[in-house]
Amino acid sequence: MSKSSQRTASFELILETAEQLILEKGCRQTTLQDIIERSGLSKGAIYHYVSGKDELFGLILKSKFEALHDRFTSAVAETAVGDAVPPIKLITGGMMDSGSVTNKIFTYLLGQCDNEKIMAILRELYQFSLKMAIDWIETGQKANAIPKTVDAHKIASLFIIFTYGMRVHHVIAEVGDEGIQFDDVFRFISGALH
Amino acid sequence: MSKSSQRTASFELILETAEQLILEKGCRQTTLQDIIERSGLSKGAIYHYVSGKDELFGLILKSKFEALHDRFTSAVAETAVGDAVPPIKLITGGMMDSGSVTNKIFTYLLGQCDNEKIMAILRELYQFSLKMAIDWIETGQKANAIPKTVDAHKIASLFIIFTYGMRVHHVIAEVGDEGIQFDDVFRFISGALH
Amino acid sequence: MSKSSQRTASFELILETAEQLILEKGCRQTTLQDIIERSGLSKGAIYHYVSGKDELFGLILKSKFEALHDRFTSAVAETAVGDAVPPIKLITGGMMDSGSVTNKIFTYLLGQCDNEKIMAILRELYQFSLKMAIDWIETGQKANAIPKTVDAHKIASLFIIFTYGMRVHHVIAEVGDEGIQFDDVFRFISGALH
Amino acid sequence: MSKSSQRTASFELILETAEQLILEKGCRQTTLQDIIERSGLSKGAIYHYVSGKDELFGLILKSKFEALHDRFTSAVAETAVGDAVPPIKLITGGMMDSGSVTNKIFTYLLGQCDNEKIMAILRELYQFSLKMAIDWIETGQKANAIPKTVDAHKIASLFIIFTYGMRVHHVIAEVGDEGIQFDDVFRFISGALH
DNA sequence: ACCAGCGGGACACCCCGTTATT
DNA sequence: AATAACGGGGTGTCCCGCTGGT
Repeated sequence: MSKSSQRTASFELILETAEQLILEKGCRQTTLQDIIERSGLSKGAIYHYVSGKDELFGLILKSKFEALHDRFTSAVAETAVGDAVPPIKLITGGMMDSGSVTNKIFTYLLGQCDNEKIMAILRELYQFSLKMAIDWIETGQKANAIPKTVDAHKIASLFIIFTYGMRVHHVIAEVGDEGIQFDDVFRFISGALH
Repeated sequence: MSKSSQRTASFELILETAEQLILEKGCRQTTLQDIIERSGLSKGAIYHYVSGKDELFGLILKSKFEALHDRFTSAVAETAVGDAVPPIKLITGGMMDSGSVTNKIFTYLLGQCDNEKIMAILRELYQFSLKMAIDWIETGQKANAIPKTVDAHKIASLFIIFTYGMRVHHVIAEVGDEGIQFDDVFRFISGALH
Repeated sequence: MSKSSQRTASFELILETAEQLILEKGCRQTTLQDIIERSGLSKGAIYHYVSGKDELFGLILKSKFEALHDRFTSAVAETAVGDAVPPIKLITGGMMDSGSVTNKIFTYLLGQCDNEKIMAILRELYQFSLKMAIDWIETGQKANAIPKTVDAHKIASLFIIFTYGMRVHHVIAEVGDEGIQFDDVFRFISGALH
Repeated sequence: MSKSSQRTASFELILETAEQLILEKGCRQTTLQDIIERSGLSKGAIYHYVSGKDELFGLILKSKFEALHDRFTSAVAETAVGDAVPPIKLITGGMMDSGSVTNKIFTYLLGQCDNEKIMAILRELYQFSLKMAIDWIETGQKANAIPKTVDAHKIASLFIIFTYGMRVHHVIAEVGDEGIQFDDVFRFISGALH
């Protein structure tokens, strides 16, 4: 756990129940009433922990990102010199498959782009991902796996943007669209690195 | 106008009013009541033309795409042989700056990904964009501006995905983030074409 | 056909479509929109013939009663002297089984008892049924099948009231309630006739 | 009060306001808006207590029946041996005159016979009335006021059906129809008891 | 601190009936 | 005769603040 420790059982219950419901019915269709009924808690209890539905969803998204970050850090540490594949696989993989909940929430919050509080969360997540990507590229450069000529910051940006695109595409294309495979993406990014 | 001609004045008014309001307050904050008040029409009148708020927004998005398509087709026709720049500029440009309304609606609808009707619209738009991109690449290949070795379909897919990413990034980064410029994108894509 | 001739094809179509829909989804759930969609006609067409949904339903009910009356008249005419059974069977039977549409509409209109136009239809139907019952009793008295001491008007009233009760009971008890059989009703009424 | 005690003041207010309005304008014409305006409560408050207009009306009807039941039980207990008149008078009377609200709601709900929830209420009320009638007949039999040969269950059924008929007749005939008097009904039922 | 229920207001959707038009 | 455009009102649902209890 990165930070945000000290979560009570009730708070955890709220988060898990919400996540479960999002998976089943989607973000918008998940109402506070649903969460109340399934968790057995009261309305007041939820509002004691979060300031509303949107923030609740934002919090779930954040926790997912933190988990991803932990896994990423471990992967980088354990990776043999010169092997850049595992981290990138983790990043892209983490965005494509785990997808479901993360993606559902991400796209849902994107729709609230006029709500400053929501945007703050999304921006924070952006900075967070960006930093992860830069770390990874610079690590690769130190290990001579990535040419030192590439601008780590710029490529990281492009990479994150592309990742966003993958999320969206995943939502729209849904199952059965074999148009794009992981290999294509990998080649595309590898090309961009040189 | 591509198709869907014969729109009555009232219908146009609804569309325009909605667009205006979206620009001012965002999709979610724009209520039917707002549209009613500003347009001077009644609730019944609106539901006479569209089946709900989401469809209304979808229709606006669609009309924007159709307009873009028209402009694209003209650009391709008028372009001198071998010059692939104008169309690509139009496409990427059309997605980045006009942005605002289109982007707001796009991300808003993305948040309703559990609603099949909405997804149908989004998917239709995807096919539509994809076709445009393929057309453009194949035209470029015929004019020897793009190597014949590239897989038009695959590159078009990647391109669209990247475009999605740009949309999302645009929403999140908002003004003042100079991380990524048009030139970077252009170089990125050009690189991918070889 | 008693009266109300000169029905156009469109009018008949409206009536039939409505009846069909009532059978499928009930009176309240049947909307004008449903009728419009299934019949292929427009809203204006319907309002050209009837003054609203309630009157439309009233008209269907009325036509059913007229058909019943025709059958009743024939039955009385064909009945051998002294045999009072067929008519009564027809009347009670006609109210219990045919039920479905007639009953659905009857109970539905009953709920609009604050609408004078609806009440007028219902009252007309009442007078109509009452007359039928009186005719039948007097015919029976002339044939010495029913004692001349009974007050035809009073008994007819009671009979109609009882019929109403049967309608309601039929709606509430629905299938599978064997509490009351046709024989019980018959004995009850026969008893009242003496 | 039989059960369902502990009603809050707000809930009582809703019930009473609704009853008042039904009396004034009829069931269908009584809108939630009316109830909101007159009671001073909000829509949220109403939906906090009941799940909709129909259930609200059903609840009023139910409370009336419970009150009637209480009065009936008292009347039976206080009745001198062999005197079967007061209870029957109470029952028939309770259905004919108090009528208004009870009747309006009853016929209104009858019109929703395609709604299972409504039918459940109506069926419950039917069982409830039936039991009351059976109790009364059996009490009468024990006191030798009613012959022991009559089938209490069957007669009770017929009686309830007849009561339904009276309700309907009351709605349709309305004031001024002297066709049927209380005495006629009483004689009719008494006859059936022998 | 944590919880529970009451209550408020806003919104989307639906549906009936009317008017203008052809 | 028939259609399409339009107006307006009603219902159900939802998010959330508030108050009092533990």
